[in-house]
Amino acid sequence: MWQEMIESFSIRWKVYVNVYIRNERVFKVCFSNGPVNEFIQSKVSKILKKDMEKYFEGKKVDFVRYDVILNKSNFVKSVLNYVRKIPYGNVVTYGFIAKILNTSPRAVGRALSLNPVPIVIPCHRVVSSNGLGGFSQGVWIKRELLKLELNLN
DNA sequence: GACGACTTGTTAT
DNA sequence: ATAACAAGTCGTC
Repeated sequence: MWQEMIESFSIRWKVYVNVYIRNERVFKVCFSNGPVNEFIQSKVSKILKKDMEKYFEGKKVDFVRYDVILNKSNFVKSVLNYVRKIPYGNVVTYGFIAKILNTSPRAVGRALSLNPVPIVIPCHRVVSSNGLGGFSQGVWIKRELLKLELNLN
């Protein structure tokens, strides 16, 4: 009973945004931010849309201010929360994160593949030591995102 | 350097 | 229980 109340409260509300690359719908981003309130909701989705547009124009956008609810295991949460802090334009390896969190690179990749909100949690900034690594929506998207952030053609 | 086998922590079934 | 992975390391050639 108590647990049920906590859960229904923590679901709050969600904002969905479709992300397009080359006129192709690539994935859906889901956000949440604060308690149920339609006024705030519409306002936040507008801000989010603006942020996304800015991001795809190649401008630096800080998504840390969005509060993402993660319905995941503690391990996945800790990986995702670490990845959130990687600044725009920076790149780290799976092994690097594994060392910090005292786990294995493979486990890090596994956790990253469960990322519900690409871009907002910038999992594309995590690469393998010898190459790009993977990306659940396709590695070419990861390449595009990094090109965008690193200002390569 | 390129390739392969072995290690690895976590999730999914 | 065990298979499946968005990886890394060390060995051989």
